[in-house]
Amino acid sequence: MRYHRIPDETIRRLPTYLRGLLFLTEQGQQNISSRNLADFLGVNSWQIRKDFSYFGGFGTPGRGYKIENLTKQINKILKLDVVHKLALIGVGNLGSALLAYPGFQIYGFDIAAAFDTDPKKIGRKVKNIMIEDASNLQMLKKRKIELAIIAVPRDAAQQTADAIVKAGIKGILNFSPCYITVPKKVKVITVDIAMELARLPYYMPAS
Amino acid sequence: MRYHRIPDETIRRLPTYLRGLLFLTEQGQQNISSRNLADFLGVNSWQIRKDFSYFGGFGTPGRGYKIENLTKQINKILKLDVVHKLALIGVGNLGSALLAYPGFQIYGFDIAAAFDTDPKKIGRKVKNIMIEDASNLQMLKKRKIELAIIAVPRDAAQQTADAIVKAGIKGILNFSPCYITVPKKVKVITVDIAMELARLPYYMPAS
DNA sequence: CTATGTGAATTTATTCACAGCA
DNA sequence: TGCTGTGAATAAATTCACATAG
Repeated sequence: MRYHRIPDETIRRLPTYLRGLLFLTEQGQQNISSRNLADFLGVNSWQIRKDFSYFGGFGTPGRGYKIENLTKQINKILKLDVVHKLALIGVGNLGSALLAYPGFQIYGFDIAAAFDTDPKKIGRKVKNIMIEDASNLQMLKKRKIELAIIAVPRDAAQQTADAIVKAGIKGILNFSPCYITVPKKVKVITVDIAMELARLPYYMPAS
Repeated sequence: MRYHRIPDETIRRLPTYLRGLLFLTEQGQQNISSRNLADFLGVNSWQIRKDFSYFGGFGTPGRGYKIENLTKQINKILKLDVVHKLALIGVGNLGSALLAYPGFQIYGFDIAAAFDTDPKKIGRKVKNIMIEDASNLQMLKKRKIELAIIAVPRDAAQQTADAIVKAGIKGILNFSPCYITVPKKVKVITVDIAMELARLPYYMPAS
């Protein structure tokens, strides 16, 4: 293995592989070939092998991969081998759904705090989380929370981002349908639900 | 302009441009240069011009783009120039949030039906939509609904997909965290919320 | 005989640089 | 002069093909 910059696309795919491996572990499976994993995930086997090769390769020729080991390696690469505390900002419809979302746990995420500006919501408990006043976002620093989910209305997104960045947040999953400006060292991933939908009709056959 | 296959990445970006243009229209703006639009969206100006050039270009040298015209052109390319009826399958936490989500409207989407398997939910109305029995999915064909959102638990995703494809669905936005198999002519876009989050720690500086 | 890992070839996408129009 | 549109250059990602290890 020679030095390679890791392609962004490889990093984007690693969680997919992880998702599949966790499922296979659930099923009690212990080993898998790149071919079988690929078929299961709907990707190509050479893509999987190439992706792993950037890290030196995790398998055994002729045998395939040990699922437990592979899982551990990918978790380590993605820094998912520790629990990450999350703050959720905005407990509206989407925010509430995210609070209840069971899928974060398998990657080691723990929603440790929730914030809103609505006085009617502040103080209420949702899924064991007390909703706090969004004007107290600065306390995230004290509580060592470095990841946040923004689920506020579009027009509040930028000011929310500014506040949490000031509070030491290093990574943001942004569900607001807008571009937000942050310092270079802060990573933002935006998921715009309607936008994903918006490119679906393009691929539909004319009817 | 010579013939070019349209890059998938260009199609992926068009909704972003559209989102920005709709916002600018809201603000009362009528014209914009690729430079200004790019800054606003957090992309490069040459990327925007290149993307538009695949369709022949929509601007005027020295002047920029007329927002109204540009919006219309992109809507047409993405086939968003007609209202698309949507079916939502699965009215759990996430599904309910999607029913209430205001963002679909600007792209011309209309959630026209909602389905669930839970007898306690069937018959209830949420946001003016009557929740129907998921065993009646075949009626989507009669109602000319061709797009669906899957928001069911993972283990029900594939059978849901099978049912709606049989009912004539041509495009699926899948929120279930798994790969689903469909005929080639059906387009699936999967949004796995936890997976997006899962690649965030990778980009965080070691602390 | 099976399945990995990886250079090399190919394809795809981004970026540049500038001719040419308003 | 300002800004578009686009070939050409560069960069990045995917796919291939096969040597090699178990």
